[in-house]
Amino acid sequence: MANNSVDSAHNSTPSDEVMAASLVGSVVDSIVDGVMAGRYAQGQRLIAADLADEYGVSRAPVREALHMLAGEGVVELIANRGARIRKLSVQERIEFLEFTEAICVLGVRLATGKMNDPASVEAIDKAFEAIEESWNRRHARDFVDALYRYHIELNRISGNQFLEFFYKRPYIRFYTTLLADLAPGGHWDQYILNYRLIHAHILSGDAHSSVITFSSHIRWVLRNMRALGKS
Amino acid sequence: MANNSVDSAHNSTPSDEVMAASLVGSVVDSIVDGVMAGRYAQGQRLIAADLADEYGVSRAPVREALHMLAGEGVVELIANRGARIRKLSVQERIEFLEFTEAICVLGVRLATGKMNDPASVEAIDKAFEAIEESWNRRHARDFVDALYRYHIELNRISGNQFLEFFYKRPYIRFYTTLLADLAPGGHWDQYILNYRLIHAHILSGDAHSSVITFSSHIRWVLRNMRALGKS
DNA sequence: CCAGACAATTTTGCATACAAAATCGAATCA
DNA sequence: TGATTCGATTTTGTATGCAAAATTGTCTGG
Repeated sequence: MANNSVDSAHNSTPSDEVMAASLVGSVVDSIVDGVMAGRYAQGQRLIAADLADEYGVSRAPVREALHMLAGEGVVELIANRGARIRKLSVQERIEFLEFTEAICVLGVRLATGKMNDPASVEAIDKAFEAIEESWNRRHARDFVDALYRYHIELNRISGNQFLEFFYKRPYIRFYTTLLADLAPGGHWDQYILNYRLIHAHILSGDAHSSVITFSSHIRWVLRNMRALGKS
Repeated sequence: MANNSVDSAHNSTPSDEVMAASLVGSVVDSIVDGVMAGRYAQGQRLIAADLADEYGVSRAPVREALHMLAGEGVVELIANRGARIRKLSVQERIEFLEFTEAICVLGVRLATGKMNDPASVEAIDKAFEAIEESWNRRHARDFVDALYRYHIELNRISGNQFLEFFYKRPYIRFYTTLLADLAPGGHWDQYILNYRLIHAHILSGDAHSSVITFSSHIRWVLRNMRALGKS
């Protein structure tokens, strides 16, 4: 019975592989989009039948999508009580940032070492421009999103598949989105200054100073968040 | 419609919440156990109907379980072609270890800072004894499992929910198990010496030296794995 | 007016049914 | 022999049905 042939390298999230064709995939996408766009609130209950009607499918693929998202950590499944959008307290968001710092540092370090490749420089410059652009508009969610994409790019450049794999996952996107409520806060100017510095260090190709700069930025953000959390 | 009450702190993986009662939960558990125990090979195809028969349930909960595990990264779902146990090449396992180092370093750092609490010392000492015990038996899988549990314990002590949450996820457990094939290799003696050193540094309460010791251990493991991968 | 019990309704969890797609295997042809 | 086609079989993906659990709303007694 066991069939062991496995084709080749997949650089996609596990979910991506099911996305293309199936209804499950489209429901997963829709729900994730809905969460990102703020259409579903944290802690909101998701009723399978409602979603099924909304997307014009039966409950079976909806339930499968919800289980997939539960595996991802975007929704929370409670026995006999269905699915809810996962809810993160301020404290949890702080811990999440502390946690993602650890991962991003690796991306910063590895990507900095690849700045001798002009294509990488161009890609990361482009991602940085998006940061500047959203900063000009002072749009918190877009700003955090641009920062997120900047790190996606770093992780891609790093060449470590897991960095990419992990950072693209829906629950990371979801949790990251939640940071928009806290992160830039009233510190727009310092925020962009920090990132200009980080970006310059990355371009310089000096991995050590990149990591230092990035880490101290995150620690500054964490201090701000903790202060906000207390008030 | 939106009902926002969410109870309290869950320190469990998302899957745990569905585990207790439901069939989906028991199927998820069985599959994960099967993978850990080596009953399912990497890349092996999982046929929903077979699993359903095996566990005496219908295909519906089996499919939901497979989607959940796909979300967690343990299985791979391909449209119209079902589920397979995810397969990692040696290169991918190397990148995975490089990636998890980043996470574990945070755990090591934070937990070291909590060694003034006798309960933490006791807990981590106990976890370390399990490492020594499995080392005495020279049982690669148990050894890697004990190391895994040691870091679980560090992450718990660290107090960062995400460290704990993330590190306990099935796919980490899954990948960690895969390392058993490579990691200890012919280096049993050096391996335990390294961990004795790491453990001592952690107990000392000096976070900086703990991190350095741990990182250089991982780099040593990575060198070994790269050498093995080439031969 | 509020707390608690209870019945009606909603919602979940699981099983089953069936069409479409993929897989397997035998027969065919070069 | 080895590759290829084509039909039979397996397997997937989705819809539907139904019992059990949870939720909601109403009524009752204090």
